[in-house]
Formats: sequence, C-alpha cells, structure tokens
Amino acid sequence: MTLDRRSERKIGIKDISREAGVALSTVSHVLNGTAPISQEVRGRVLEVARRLGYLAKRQQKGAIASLTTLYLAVPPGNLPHNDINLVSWTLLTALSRECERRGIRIVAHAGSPELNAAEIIAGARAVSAEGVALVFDDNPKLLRALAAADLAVVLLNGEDPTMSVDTVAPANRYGARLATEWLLAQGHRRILHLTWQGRSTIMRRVDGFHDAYAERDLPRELGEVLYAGGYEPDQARQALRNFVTERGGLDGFTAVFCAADNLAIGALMELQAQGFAIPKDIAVVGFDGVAPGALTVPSLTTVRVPLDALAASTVQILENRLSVLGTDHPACRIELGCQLIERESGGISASSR
Amino acid sequence: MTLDRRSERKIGIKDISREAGVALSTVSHVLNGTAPISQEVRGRVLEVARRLGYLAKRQQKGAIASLTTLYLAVPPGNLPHNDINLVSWTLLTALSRECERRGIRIVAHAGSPELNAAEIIAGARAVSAEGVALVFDDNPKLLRALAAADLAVVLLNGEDPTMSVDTVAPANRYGARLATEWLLAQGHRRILHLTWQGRSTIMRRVDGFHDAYAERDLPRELGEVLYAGGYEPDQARQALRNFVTERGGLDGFTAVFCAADNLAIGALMELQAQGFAIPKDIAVVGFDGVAPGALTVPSLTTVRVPLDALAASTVQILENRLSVLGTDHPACRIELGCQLIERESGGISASSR
DNA sequence: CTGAAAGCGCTTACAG
DNA sequence: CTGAAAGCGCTTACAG
Repeated sequence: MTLDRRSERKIGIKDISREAGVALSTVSHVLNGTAPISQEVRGRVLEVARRLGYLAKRQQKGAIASLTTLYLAVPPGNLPHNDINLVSWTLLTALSRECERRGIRIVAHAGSPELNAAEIIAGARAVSAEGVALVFDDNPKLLRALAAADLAVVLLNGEDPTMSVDTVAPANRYGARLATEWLLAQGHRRILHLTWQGRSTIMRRVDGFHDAYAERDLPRELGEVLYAGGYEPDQARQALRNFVTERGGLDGFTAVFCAADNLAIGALMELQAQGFAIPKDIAVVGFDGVAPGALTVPSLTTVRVPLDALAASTVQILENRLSVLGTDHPACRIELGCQLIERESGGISASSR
Repeated sequence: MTLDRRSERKIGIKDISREAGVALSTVSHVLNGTAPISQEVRGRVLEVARRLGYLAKRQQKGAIASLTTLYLAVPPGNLPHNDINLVSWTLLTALSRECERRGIRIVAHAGSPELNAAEIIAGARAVSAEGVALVFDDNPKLLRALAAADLAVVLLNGEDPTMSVDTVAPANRYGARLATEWLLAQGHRRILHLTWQGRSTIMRRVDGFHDAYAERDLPRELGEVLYAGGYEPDQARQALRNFVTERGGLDGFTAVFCAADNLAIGALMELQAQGFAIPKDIAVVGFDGVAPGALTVPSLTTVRVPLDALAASTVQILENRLSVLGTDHPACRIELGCQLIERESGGISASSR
C-alpha cells in the first residue's frame, strides 16, 4: 500500500484529453512522438500533462522500485541535537519526506561516534537496504570502502575528492560568487568573508568569494578571509571582536559575507553590539537560507540552498544508479544552483533602487 | 517510425519471468514493490531485468517525448574542421548517436562567426526545437540571454559562472587531481603542469593540479604551471623548448602533466627531440583520452573523459527539464568522473610494480 | 486532428 | 511464491 498520494483519483491520458480539448489518440501521439502533431496542440497537451502531474507520475512509474530501503548515515556530530544546526535538520527532514512520498523506507544508522565503513555496510545489509545516503561526511577512506561494497552510495552535501561515489551538493562556489558579486555590484569593494576551517565544501565558498573579484579584474587583496574558530554564532562574534580590536575599527570594510547563516547571526549581534548600523555602516550577507535569518533584526540577506531539490536529487541518483546506470558508469557529481534572498541586512539592491 | 532498436523483439516482463525462472506476477511485484518478495528472488529478477535492457526500456518509456528536436550550437572555431580537434569531433559524434538512438532530430546552428543569442533562438524556433545544446562556450551574456528564452538550454563541456542554465561537463578538477596524485604516488615531486590560457574548464584542471599537492601537505611551489600559447602540439613544443632553454635543462622536473592530449603529443615530440627518454628521464601524462594517444611512441598515459556518458547526460537533463522539472527548479551542474588510462609515457604504476 | 474499436502489456486479486 | 484469469490503461491502425 502506498500511503501518500497527492491526488485521490489517478490521472490518466483521458483526463488530459478532456482538459486539453483534444482526442485521446492525439494525447498518446504527443506523449510518444508516434505521429506528427502541430506545435500548438503539442504544447497545449504537454502543458496540461505537466500541470495535472501526469508526466511526473509516468516518469515515476518508469523508474522501477529499485530502491525500497534507504540507509542513512550521518556523522553523530551533525545530527540535529541542538536547535542551531538547522541546516542538518531541514535537509534530513526533506530527505525523509521525499522517501515517504516515494514509498521508500528510511533507516538511520546508529553506530560508533566515528562513522565506520564496516559498520555502515553491515547495518545496511541487516535491513536489506539497496542504497546508502551518507550526509556531510567526506572522509576519503570511508567513501572508498563504501564504494567497494555492493551498494549504491550517494554523498549528500559533501565533496568526494576521489570521486568513488555519486555526490549531490549545493553549488557552493557559485553561491558564494553570487553573493559576493551582488555586493560588488552595489559598490562594495572591501568585503570580509567570515568563514571557518570546515570541510572542503566550505572551502569552495572561499573559492567563489575570490572568483567574484577575479571576474571584475579587481585585486583579490581587496577582499579578506577571516576564519572563526567554528560555525557557532559565538565563534563569529569572537572572531569579529578580535578583528575590530586588532584593526582599530572596520578597517575600511563595508560588507561581511558569512559562509553560514549561523555565523551571520553572530556577526549581526556583534557588529550591532559594537555600535555599527546594519546595513548602513556595514552590510551582512549569510549563506544557507534557514528560517532564523528571516527573524533577525535586521532580517538577513542570504544565499538560499535548495534543500528540497537536494533531497529529491539524492533519491533520484540512487534509483538511477540501481536501475539503468550500472556500476561501470562513471560517478557523477550534481550541484544545484542557489538563490540570493534579498532582505534587509545586505542593503537595498542596486538594481531595485 | 523509430529507426534504431538494439534488439528486434521487444522485451517484456514475460521474458524476464522466463529468464529468471519466476512467475509473471512475481516480476510485476518486484518491479512495482507491490508485494513483499524475498531479497534473493528480488535481486535475481532485477539483475535479469537490467541485463535484458528492460529497465532501460521502461525508464525511456517513462520519459515522454518532451524533446523531439535538439538544436545544436557550437562556436565555429570548435567545429571539427581539422583532424587535431578530436575531442570536439568525438563529443559531437556521441551526441548525435545518442539523439539517433532516442529518435530525436538534431539540427546544427549555422550563423555568424560569433555565436549570438538572438540568432540561436530564432534558429531553434524555426525548426521547432524544444531544447538547445550549447557546446564549449561560456560567454555569460550569451547564456543569460538564452536562459531568458522559452527553451530548455544545456551547456555541454563548459562552465556557466552565472548558473543560469544546466551544465554537463567532465569533472575537470577531479581528473587533474587524479593524474597529479597518481604521479605523486609514484614518487614524483616536481611536476610541470603544461596548459594554456583557455576557458574556465581548463583552469579547473589547474585547480586540481594544486589540490593534489595540498592533499599531501606538499608545498604547492614544488609543482609549476607552464602556459603554452594555445592547445596545438606545436605550441606545446614551443613552450617546452623555451622552458628547457631558460632553465638549462629540466630543472629537476621529472614529470609533465598536460591539460590536453594535444599538448601531450607535442610534449612527447619535443622532449624526445631534445634527447630525453620517456618515461625514464621524464614522465608525460595527458588529458582527454582521444585516440591518437594510444598510437604515440611511447603510448600516452592519460585521463579519459567519458564522452559517451556526457552526451547521454546532456539529452537526459534536457528531457528532465522539459518534463518533470519546471523552470522554477534550480539549475543543475553535472560533472562526470574521469578515469586514468595507464599506458607507457607515465611510467609503471607504483601499485602494479 | 478526431473518434470508435481492437489489442497489447502489465497489474491485480485470489486460490493454492 | 505460483499460475490462471479478469481488467485497466494505453497504443495503434483506420476511416473520416
């Protein structure tokens, strides 16, 4: 029994023919390309078919149930045990909703504090999982050991330097470039990138920060990278406090681009505590797009990571790997675009002035 | 009429049930997950279904014919007018074979020497193409203009810094890291990366070259980047000739990693002309994996780019975008893994010694 | 492009 | 898990 169907009635080509006002056979011909149909009718039929969800249903039917159980391995430190780690929480929620929607059972791994390939493989076997989603980790040894097992493995929100498994991640480099370019377009020249020594995905955001300067042929020294001790708001505060003390002020910087909303929230607090007006004295932009940023004062301009789409791609790539793609098909890396959410802390966009 | 079907007879679940030795209904239950089936039987059925090509057929059927005509835009300079530009030639061949296989008409753009968005859009409209594949180009203005049109656009073998369209490319950064790491693992420490000031995809290979050093905590200054005037073999020869003259020899370098097979072929010629033995005095590794590398003396160790898989992904992503994914779904960037082909010029692998 | 009709391939419910 | 059987949804060939 499938639990969750968005619509009670099943949609068939009959519904499409009625809705689009064409013959049943015409719908079939459009969908299969079995007869030459005018561009106009064809467009109308496809539009209706998509709108009614028929295309999605048909594609879903095409992808056979190669994945019935998904085994989920998350490094314990990233489990959403505190309410600050909202990215993890939102991403894992999206993933389990996607599985529920597709009727896939999802089983969480529980093992040693440090993830361990043998444990994960044994755990997945024990529940007859065909696929494993590894989240946030990018220990090459672990990845290679998992890849060697007879399982489909996908790394979500991480980077596999050895490309031994498929990967799904936000376009970190692009997203950081997007935010930096947006600030540059508003006339900011000295931008401080506040980040931490995190995993390589976080380092890609540093790359993107530099890309934006390079693209405008601006000396990369105009921008500076400031490392906080970690991604907690307090660590952002600490880092900025030290920075302001050392430089005796903002040292000409007019914007702070933070590698995570968490850091941006800390930055907002610290800069305001020091008497700076945001965005007037200094603009602040975050990265992630999780809920709290909408509630800060001022509200946080940030780069939104498409968490729902990431979850959907993760399941999709696992099913593909298990069905059509064999083990010999090269590993793939999928990056999804991010979007700039303009709120108050970044100032008013040059384009909307 | 569809032209090309790999097998004459259509494969159905009846064939699978016979081949796997199970009941017809069992096959159906396995494929749809409509009844609990033992892991063993389930595995056997799926294995047979994949082997007979049923899974692929079913998935193909699921993906409705949203793409009937593909419009292909290639910057004229990249058209395979000379026999050296084999990467272009092989990639475009793979793309048209993939289209033929799927019954998609492919129409090549012919316009101004410089690609121009208005012309491409008009050309695509004129032949009623639903999708456009833009190859090798990454002019942001052009990409943005194309993205604004009512067409599905995919950039093949390029990088879109603005992520306004979907992208399919080899994992350049990873591939370069792979080759460099392979050389480091053999004990090479001073590696020369021979490249040219090409598009950003070529620059990613430089990034990967540095990644390999960083990963081993080796100073990046051990490796050096040498820019040739272009990617022709003669330009590689020229660059190496100048290098050897300036440094009065190989200056301690024991390996050359070239950003393209074309350059590697030039490097082989020049280094041998100067009396160096390959791989004994200096190892040479290429990138691309096109045919001529197998025929050089010594044969070329190189990184193979999965051109067939790139072509298949290109068509796949266009169909996805046109059917299930809407215009609001974030743009995606797909990178496919590359593989090191060990031949003679790189020396014997440490692992196989 | 329509519309009625034949037919195919798969799904599904059920007794064993 | 099997096997026979009913039935559903889509495809396809054809006259208009």
